[in-house]
Amino acid sequence: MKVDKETKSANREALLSAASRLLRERGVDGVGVAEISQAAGLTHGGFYRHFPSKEALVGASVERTLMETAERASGVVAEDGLDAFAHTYLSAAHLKDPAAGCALAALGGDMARQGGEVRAAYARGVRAYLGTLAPPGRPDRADNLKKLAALIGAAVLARGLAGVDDALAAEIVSAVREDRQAFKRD
Amino acid sequence: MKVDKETKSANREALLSAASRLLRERGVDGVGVAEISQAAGLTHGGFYRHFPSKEALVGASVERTLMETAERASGVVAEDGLDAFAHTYLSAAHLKDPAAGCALAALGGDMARQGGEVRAAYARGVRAYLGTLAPPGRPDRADNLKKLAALIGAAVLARGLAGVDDALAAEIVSAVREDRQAFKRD
DNA sequence: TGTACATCAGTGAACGCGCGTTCACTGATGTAC
DNA sequence: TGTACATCAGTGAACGCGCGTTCACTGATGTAC
Repeated sequence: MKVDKETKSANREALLSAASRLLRERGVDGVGVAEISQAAGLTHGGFYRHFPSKEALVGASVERTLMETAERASGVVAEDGLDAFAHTYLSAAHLKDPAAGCALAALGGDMARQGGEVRAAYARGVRAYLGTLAPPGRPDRADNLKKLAALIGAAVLARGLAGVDDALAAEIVSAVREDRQAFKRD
Repeated sequence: MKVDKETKSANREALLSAASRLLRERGVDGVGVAEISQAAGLTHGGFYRHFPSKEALVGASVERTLMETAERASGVVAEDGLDAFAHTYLSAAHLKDPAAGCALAALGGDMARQGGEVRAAYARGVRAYLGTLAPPGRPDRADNLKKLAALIGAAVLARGLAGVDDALAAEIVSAVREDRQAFKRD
């Protein structure tokens, strides 16, 4: 049965929210339309009243997730600096819960294999993300880009090693995180 | 029909070699047993005379691929230093051809979602890889781990942005690659 | 404001398809004598 | 060295399953009068 406009809008948000978490947790190929719809309280049939395809949802979800996390990250950086952000980024809490964390680390590897629509949405998200954490034009732009690349690389490695070589994961994390030379300034 | 021992052994190598390329190109969920078998010159039925499951193949392939690339990388570093390695790692040739490149960048994101068997094999490969590029015990170990993390993060980002924001991809690459402070020493 | 009705969000069965895996079978291999 | 035969690598059909997507249908919504 038809639902009112607010309900429809809330359902769309629920789909995006469920997709955001599930995609980061399982990867693009690891989660299906039916499961995302169910997590949002719909059946898979209803899904197609909101998005023309899974690809469209993935694009919209990735872009929005990056925008949201960029905003959150930006707050941390503004308040406590990039050093504090690095610490949070490589915290056990973040590494253990990819579903709620940075989409660049969780989905970056998948993005190289997606179609144009998803890639374009991803690029917009990355620009927003890097735009707030390493603002273009600033003299420290390149330096910050390098730090962010190290954070992402370390998170990817640490998550892959979690549970099978925690000592090595910890060593990588502390090499990237606790380097005073790299993360002290600002 | 049965084949002789050398043929069997060659077929196993062909499976591992095909898997190595296809997995890096498409990801673990993006390629199937049938396609890998076909690329190796077998039908999917024959596959199971070599590996008990897809998971077993993925584990063996990832571990071997990391060992091989570690050896190659080690040669570059020994001859020209980590600075030269970084340059090669972030070259257009490497970024454009994940199927022949570093498995950490191509498959790192997938590894966090694999089962224990694959993760354990992955961890052995990573230890070998990092063992040659950032030998444990050396005073520059942490420094080198950080550089490698930055290389991997930059490669993941640049590949995701390729074709949709090449300018940003290039900026990230040059921020990580051409930083004389970070990569000049040795 | 009240009514008649076109719209359309959501349901759930069904579609074709590719997945990982199994299995009966074939016939060359390699061993036992 | 020659022969008889058990082994087993590889084939291709078949399995159950889940995927993304479509579709006929339902009935509440919201608009036209």
